[in-house]
Amino acid sequence: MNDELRRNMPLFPIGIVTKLTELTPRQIRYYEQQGLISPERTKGNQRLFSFNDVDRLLQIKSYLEKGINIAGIREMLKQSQQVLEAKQEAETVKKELSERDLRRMLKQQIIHPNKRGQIPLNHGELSRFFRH
DNA sequence: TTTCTTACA
DNA sequence: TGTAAGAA
Repeated sequence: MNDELRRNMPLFPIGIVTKLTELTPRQIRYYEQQGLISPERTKGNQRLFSFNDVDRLLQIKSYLEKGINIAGIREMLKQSQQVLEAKQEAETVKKELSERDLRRMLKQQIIHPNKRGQIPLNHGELSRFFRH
């Protein structure tokens, strides 16, 4: 969960990226202009690319070699991004459901505490709550 | 030295 | 997309 943060860290100047991807600076700048990548900038206005940027450039390169145009690639990236957003949304929903279950169980404890003051949960409820 | 922007015999 | 020029 911390990996994404690292993968998005602005790390390499364009010179390194040209060696990593075998793309020319001209091509890389053009792809940025076309909205395919959005590298950060230093205070001196120099581009800094992240691991994700490099990966994306490699994807762009392979798509181009397969004959897909810029517009097509823009759509591909757009869709793959939507897939990621959908997955994140699914995770969010799961967590919200878990919290709702927790509130329900705590409410049960308050309304129907047992003699020993233990949380009235059985094994099934616990495993269901802590799953994931 | 490297990178940036802009322009095009 | 390549390349040149001038600035940072």
